[in-house]
Amino acid sequence: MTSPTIYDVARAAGVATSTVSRAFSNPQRVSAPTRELVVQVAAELGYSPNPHARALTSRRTQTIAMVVSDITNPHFFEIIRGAELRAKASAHTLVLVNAEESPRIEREQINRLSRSVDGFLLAASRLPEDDLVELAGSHALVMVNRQVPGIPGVVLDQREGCRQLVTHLASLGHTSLAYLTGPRESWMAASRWAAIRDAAAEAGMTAVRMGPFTPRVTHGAAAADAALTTGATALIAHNDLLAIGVLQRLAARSVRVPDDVSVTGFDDIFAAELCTPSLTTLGGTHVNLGRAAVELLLEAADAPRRPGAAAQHLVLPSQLVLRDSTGLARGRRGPA
Amino acid sequence: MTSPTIYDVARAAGVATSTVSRAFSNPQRVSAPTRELVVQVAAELGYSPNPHARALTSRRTQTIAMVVSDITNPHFFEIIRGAELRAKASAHTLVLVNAEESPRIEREQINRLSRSVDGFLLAASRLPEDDLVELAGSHALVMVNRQVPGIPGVVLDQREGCRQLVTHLASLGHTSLAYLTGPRESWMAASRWAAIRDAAAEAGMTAVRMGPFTPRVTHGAAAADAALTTGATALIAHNDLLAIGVLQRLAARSVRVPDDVSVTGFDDIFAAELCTPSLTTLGGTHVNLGRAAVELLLEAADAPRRPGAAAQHLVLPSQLVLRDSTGLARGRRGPA
DNA sequence: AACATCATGGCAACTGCTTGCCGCTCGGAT
DNA sequence: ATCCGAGCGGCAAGCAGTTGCCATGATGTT
Repeated sequence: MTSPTIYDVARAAGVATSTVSRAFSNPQRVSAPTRELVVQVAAELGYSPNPHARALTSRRTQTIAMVVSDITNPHFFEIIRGAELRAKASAHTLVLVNAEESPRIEREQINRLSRSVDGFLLAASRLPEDDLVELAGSHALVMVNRQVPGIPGVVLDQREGCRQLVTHLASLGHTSLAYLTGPRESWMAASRWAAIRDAAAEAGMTAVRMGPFTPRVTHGAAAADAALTTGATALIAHNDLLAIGVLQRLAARSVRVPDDVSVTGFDDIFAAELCTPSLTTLGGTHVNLGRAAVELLLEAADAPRRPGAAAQHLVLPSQLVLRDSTGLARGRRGPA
Repeated sequence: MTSPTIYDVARAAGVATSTVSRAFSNPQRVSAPTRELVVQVAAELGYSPNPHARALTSRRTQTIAMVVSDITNPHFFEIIRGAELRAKASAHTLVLVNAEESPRIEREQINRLSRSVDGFLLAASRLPEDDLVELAGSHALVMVNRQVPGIPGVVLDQREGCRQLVTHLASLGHTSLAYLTGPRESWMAASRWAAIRDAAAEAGMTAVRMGPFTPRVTHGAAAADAALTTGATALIAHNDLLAIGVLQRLAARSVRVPDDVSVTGFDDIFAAELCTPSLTTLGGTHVNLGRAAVELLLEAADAPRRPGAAAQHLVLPSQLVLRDSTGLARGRRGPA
């Protein structure tokens, strides 16, 4: 009934338990013939190592936790999917944690899991930078879509992406834009605004920031209303969900998109190409974000705290997806 | 540096390690004053139990695995979210596994995790029933959106939901429908077809089944083309993704929806209300599916194999969401 | 007063695997 | 012939808890 242990295998193979152990966890430490014998006997007995016993002494759990700030946001799912795929490829288990946009929950869950996992993937973490630095001291950490000095991370290129986005709007004749920003704690929101502002200045556009808004569809109404008061003809929403909510509100208020105002989002979620009008958005291959993040984490866990080596920061390309929600600025229609 | 153990706590509190252990894992086994002392000393020392050491002897891991057949499908997000929420509420950890529509991967991953988790949530499992029954013999199992005799599970009510859906179509004057079915291994697909067929017969409609189709947007084209050959005026796609693909193909072929044909889906994913035309679909609160599934699993893990008690099957209500993709059958327009 | 019962704390064996250290063997260098 | 080191297997002490069993004293019973 109860599953076999290394003792059973050792006895059956006529070797010591340490040999069995090594045959599995440190194969090159054992001669080929012995290893094969052990492996074969183990297979016959249906032995497989107990992960908890293994973790107890070795402190390696083959498990990584992914903490997302809000599991409700479909854009995370691509990241999660990429992470799961990559983790599975390395025989690692992926634990999923939803921080529900709460720094407190985020912190609690990290503490709770700190013994059970090899490291954390923090996606769009809402924790203050100090906390993160402190955590990084005792845990392997990889940030996703947030840059923290000294902590490895992967992000989608915002600077360049935002520049393209703003340039696109400028080329359509827009001269003023409004950025509908996300949560106060969101590093992404700050980073996007900085990039947008700079790009706007460069393109000779005026840029204002409104918000913060909770980046959900339902909060698009408030965002749209606020944006309209600015007179801006180009609205850049913090993400696609908010943008879709904005589109809905504009439609309800009979503001035509893109004839009266242009609207853009971020993330290129699945729904972005289905909504009406379809949404111009700054996307990128989020699957790769997840994948790369796991990769970084596995490296970090292997070579823990190599002191000299700076924390790796990967910047993956974003890409501007042009759809129907952006068009010539008002008054720029027809033959120039 | 290294975190304190029960030994440290025991020494500091002047009690035996067993007392410390019990104070945490079996509080009523220890008198209130002693327990409080231990808890307080533990707090001062920053002690928290090592989950692996705990799991090693007790065989309880406070972890549950959720295996989904295809993480790509947004409809699972909601289920996952519900499960995560409920698991967290009981201080359990949720492990996420993507079976990538492959029974082999599904089986492998279950085996791999069998020692590390208290039980499995199998969402839309593609495993043959025999395998499931066998697994249920050695693991706590809860099926999500699949019914297997003898194994507890939660499903959204298909029979009643499909009846409503078909009745809705009949009331619009449709007399023939086509069901664009999902994967061969999908229990859901079979179950839906059975319910649709019966309801159609009851309503005096003819019903044909086409497929199987992979339930993704990209496969909607083939599904639409196949459906059109049948002459049916009402198309019921296996899920919303497929339905959206069908809508796109129909638009490309200039078939008007709902004027020429009506289209419906299942799941009521976020995109269903955004696509054009918006999609009539059979939804339900998937969050609750996830939540209920975890609940059942926790129960099952608590009272393992109570022999007399039949496996619990929960049937949650589905709900028909009427949108713009269904309308009067061709020739039924205008005043009757 | 004698005895059964119960709540409580401690002892120690046990969970299944890892790993530092030791010692043997054997090939090659001296 | 001697020495050295590499390669390999074994010993045994952990890792951090859990839990069956026992001893003790307090409480209850008749």
